[in-house]
Amino acid sequence: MASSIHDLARHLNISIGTVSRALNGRADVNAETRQRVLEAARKLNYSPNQSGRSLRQGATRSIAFMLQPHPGDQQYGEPFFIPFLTGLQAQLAEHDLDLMVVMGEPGQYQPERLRRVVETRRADAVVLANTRREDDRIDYLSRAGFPFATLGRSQSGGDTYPSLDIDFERAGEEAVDRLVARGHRRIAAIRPSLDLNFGYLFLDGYRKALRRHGIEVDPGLIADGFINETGGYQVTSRVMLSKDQPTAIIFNNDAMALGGCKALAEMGIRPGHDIAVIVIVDTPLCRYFSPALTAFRPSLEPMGRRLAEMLLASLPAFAGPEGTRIIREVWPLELVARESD
Amino acid sequence: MASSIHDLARHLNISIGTVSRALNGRADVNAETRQRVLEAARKLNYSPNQSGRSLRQGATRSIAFMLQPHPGDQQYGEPFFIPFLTGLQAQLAEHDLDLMVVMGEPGQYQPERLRRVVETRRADAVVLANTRREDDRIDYLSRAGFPFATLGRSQSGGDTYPSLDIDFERAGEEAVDRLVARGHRRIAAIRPSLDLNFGYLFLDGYRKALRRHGIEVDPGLIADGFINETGGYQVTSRVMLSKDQPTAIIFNNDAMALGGCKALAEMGIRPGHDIAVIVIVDTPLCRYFSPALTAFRPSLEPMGRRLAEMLLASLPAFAGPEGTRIIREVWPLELVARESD
DNA sequence: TGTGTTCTCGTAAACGTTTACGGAAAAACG
DNA sequence: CGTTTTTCCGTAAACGTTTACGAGAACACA
Repeated sequence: MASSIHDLARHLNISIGTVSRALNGRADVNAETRQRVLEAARKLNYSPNQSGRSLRQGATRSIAFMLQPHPGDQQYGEPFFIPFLTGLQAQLAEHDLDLMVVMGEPGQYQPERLRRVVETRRADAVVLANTRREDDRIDYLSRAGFPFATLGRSQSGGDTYPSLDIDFERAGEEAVDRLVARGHRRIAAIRPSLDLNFGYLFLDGYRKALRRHGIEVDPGLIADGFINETGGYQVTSRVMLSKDQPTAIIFNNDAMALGGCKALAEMGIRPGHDIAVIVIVDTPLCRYFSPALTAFRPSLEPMGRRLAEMLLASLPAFAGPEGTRIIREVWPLELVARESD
Repeated sequence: MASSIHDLARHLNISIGTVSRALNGRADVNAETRQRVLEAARKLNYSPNQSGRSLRQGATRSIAFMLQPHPGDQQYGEPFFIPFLTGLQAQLAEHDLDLMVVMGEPGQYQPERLRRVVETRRADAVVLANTRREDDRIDYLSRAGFPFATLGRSQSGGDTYPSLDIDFERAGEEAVDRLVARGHRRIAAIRPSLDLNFGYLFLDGYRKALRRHGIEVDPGLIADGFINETGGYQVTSRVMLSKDQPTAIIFNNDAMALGGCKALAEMGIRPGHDIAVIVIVDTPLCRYFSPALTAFRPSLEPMGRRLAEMLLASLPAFAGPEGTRIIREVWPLELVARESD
């Protein structure tokens, strides 16, 4: 059906070797011959069969992204990933690389799904997200010697892979600074109960800022919940029922913030009036919620592009003249001040 | 590095043909030999190289999903797709098929990105979403003779491909019925201005129900806007400024509903009190918004699974004993009554 | 003219599979 | 024991590429 390099060769009455060389821009082919080959390729609508190419070159020219819903996230997923993927894919496409998405079991972090990709060599590298503090997937890929990069840091695997993360620590600090400047002393921190690394980073910043302001860290104001709206609802209710209520809450997750505001509304507590609310990762929800939620916003699409670059820089086949480099970056978040604090 | 079928053969001192047959469960191989092969495969950690297999069999065992952000949707994407993808992938995985995601240019519906997949044969079939009434991608795939299925109907391509859609028409009807039953006569319909097919279906249902109730369709109450929060904000403002305000609004898109409610809030109009609001496609936003928005909810994850089945049933290589079938289904939405109407 | 260099191309092997074909050995059958 | 059938396995080709190697022709240079 589709034309192969053999068809071109037959059509032009030359050998397949020459056709291949002409197509790949090698030097040892006559200029006029190359022209004829390119024309014929256009005329016969030729494009190279990726399977054949992969087999010969030992590279698939595709990168796998592991998209793993959180547990309890069945109904709707994080809007976070679409723009990130857009950027990732755009950058990969510039290097003629495809993006393949492998979905993990919601909640589970075992590397089973990854194993398939690695062992059958369906991709040349992997991009991980939602990194945990101790991450089985990172351990597995490291041991297997399979190239990868992560969106988010982890304690697993050392500094052997590229990673791009958001500065949750700094955001935690800034949030506290902002609230303290507005007179708050009792500031709650609500984060997911999973081992997700950003929960720790956020808390580090939160604690650090409190101490800097000479405010004692009250364990009763730090709470973990399920990483979705229901979890936010539950944990917020609990925190607000404590004897010594907070006057401000920092949510470390947008979904939890939504659920939390629901709980507040039911208790007759209005964000922006009766309590201050800041969300660490902004989504459209925050903007269109009433009241609009003050939040820290990441640049997702540029982050996707950047992580693609960083991954490629670590791969021998794509690294530039300086050779392979392991790049790790932490990007700042931008505070978007709205009505809730 | 990774072991091949040749390694197994050498290790067992038999031919690669026998190894392959043993691995693939063919009948013409001695039971004991098969055992030895399987053991060796486990011991040497063998798994078949997908490129080699694809080349030989002319099939990649991967399905491409085209994920195409709407224009103006750069910052965050639709939460819609993650659970759908989860189901799609889960079902494909049961047939040992991979899912590949190809992102389109936001807004553009030309088939360029698809062409790559088709021409270099990187996938065995394609799944499309966000179908438009006239869809270049469907035309292209049809002409190319490349197998595909769609989430959403279209007028392009006839009935030659499997499709699964939500019953937007019925949802439009039900929304009107519900509002009329509550005494509303001036009901606005707000939908995206793009050529997206569901916008038409929704409007058909809306008009049909109005006529059934003997209510004249007022063109001033039907409005199109950009398919995001900003678009919803703008078009809702416009509609509410008309001389003869509606007492109810049906939003055909969750993002537009959010923006619309923002506009209402700024005008001091409270959904559930001063105006009734119904949203056609539910998201977590609707649930945690204040007031919680009455909405129609799809079963995204099951839909993903089902569309995978339907696609496979249309492919000769996977069709069951009854042979290939083109299945088209339209699934109902479930009304989730909340506080906004 | 002879020698060395450059340009251009064909040949063939290789990547890892699957599978059609045929043949040897074993089993079944008379 | 001879013939036929069955069981099992090896051989080799094929899928579509890329690329190392070598060879012929053209050219440069002395």
